Amino acid sequence: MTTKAEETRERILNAALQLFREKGFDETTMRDVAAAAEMATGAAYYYFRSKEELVMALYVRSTEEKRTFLPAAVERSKDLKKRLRVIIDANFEQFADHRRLFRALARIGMDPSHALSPFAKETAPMRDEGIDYFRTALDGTKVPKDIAEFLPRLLWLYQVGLIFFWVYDESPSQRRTERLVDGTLEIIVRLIQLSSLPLIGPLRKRVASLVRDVSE
Amino acid sequence: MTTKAEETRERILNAALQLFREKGFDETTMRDVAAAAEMATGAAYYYFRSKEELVMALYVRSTEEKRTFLPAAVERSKDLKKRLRVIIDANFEQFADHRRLFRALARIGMDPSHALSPFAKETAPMRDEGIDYFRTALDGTKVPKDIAEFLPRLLWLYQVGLIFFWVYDESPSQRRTERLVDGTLEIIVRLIQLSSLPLIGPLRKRVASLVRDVSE
DNA sequence: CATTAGTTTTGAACGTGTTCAAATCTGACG
DNA sequence: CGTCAGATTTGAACACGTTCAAAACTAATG
Repeated sequence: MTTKAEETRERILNAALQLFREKGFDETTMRDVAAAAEMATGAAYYYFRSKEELVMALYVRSTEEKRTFLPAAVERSKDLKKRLRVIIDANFEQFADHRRLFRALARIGMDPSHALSPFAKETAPMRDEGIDYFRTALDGTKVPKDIAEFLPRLLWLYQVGLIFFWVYDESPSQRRTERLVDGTLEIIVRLIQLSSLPLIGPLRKRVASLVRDVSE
Repeated sequence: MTTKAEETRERILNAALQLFREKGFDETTMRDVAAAAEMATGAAYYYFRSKEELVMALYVRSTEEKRTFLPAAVERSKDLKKRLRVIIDANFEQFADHRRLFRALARIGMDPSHALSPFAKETAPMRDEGIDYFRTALDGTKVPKDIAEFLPRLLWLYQVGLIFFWVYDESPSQRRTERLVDGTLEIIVRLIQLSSLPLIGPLRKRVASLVRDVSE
């Protein structure tokens, strides 16, 4: 509420993130974090409901940061592939320093009933924001009506998958992820372009109804 | 080693699985398990390195069970779609009673460095066995050379994805998973059949080199 | 200034997964 | 039978995430 409380929260978060980077998530205890922020253990829990929530706070932080530059960066090019690339790279760049840390979130990752999952109702605002970037990226690209409604969500899902892959990618400089992005992006863009061809109609309709059925 | 030890191990495992089903994974403590198996807490750790390993033991059990019927069941039909269906359904049927329990494994799920992950080197034998079912399922189907080498692995990966989806699918009787399997299987089989067409050559080559690049 | 309601901070205590040194058991060998 | 090495079992102890009742602080009100 007050700036004082905000500052304390920040102090804890910064102490935590530094420790996480230095020692790793599992190796850092909440007692360490509280001590580094010069307070009692319990105080940290006054500001963060759990240890994992500290990581989530980083995620929130970067979501806010994206808002300041990503929309403009997407508009900069008219080429769909480049636009998608910009969105995807933004994540990797923002999280680069904390890649190993994100494994802590990945543990939760898939469970939609966990408040910190990208699929949880609690994270819906951030999710919607992420989906919207893809929606605007598709602006100006010819996309058949029946898949247009859910294509942004599908691309967002694809991006979540990429992040998971990246988190566990131990190849030097995460080269494998780079190759994966290069390759899949090319294929995806090509498929989107092909999807307007009449020949592809039946297959496209099948995909469309599949997505509808599965989303309920 | 001895049968005596085997029996004790089984006793602990059965006690654990019953408790897991009755109360859930998180709600069951190792003290509960040991008590139900009529031994001291530490004893359980003599036979299982961790609580999660109890769930893994169930996974191992069902892998062994699959060996007894799945190969024959796959051969029963010549139709690729039916064959894949048999493999996929085998998992769901075996785990049906323990679906919620598998969330405990799903937490580990993605981390290849975790011994219990489907991607870990420790689980390589089970993984290879799973991949082999798909290899034999493809026997008799026309598949271009360049994708034949990794198609079984890709299908196995697809199946792992389905299991994750299923684990978190709370729709009645997991209908959404059912629809997902129906739809994706149809599309996959169709794509495999199309993949031999000369028109598809370039796209296929692109996919092939992507998979090769990413696998390193 | 004194009172009071709210916010923040404290640190002991709790529950649980896991470890470990010591105790007990088992069976092979002289 | 007695001894000894190894396998098994014990239960206390540890570490760490988390909770919570009580203490300390803050600021608005009379």
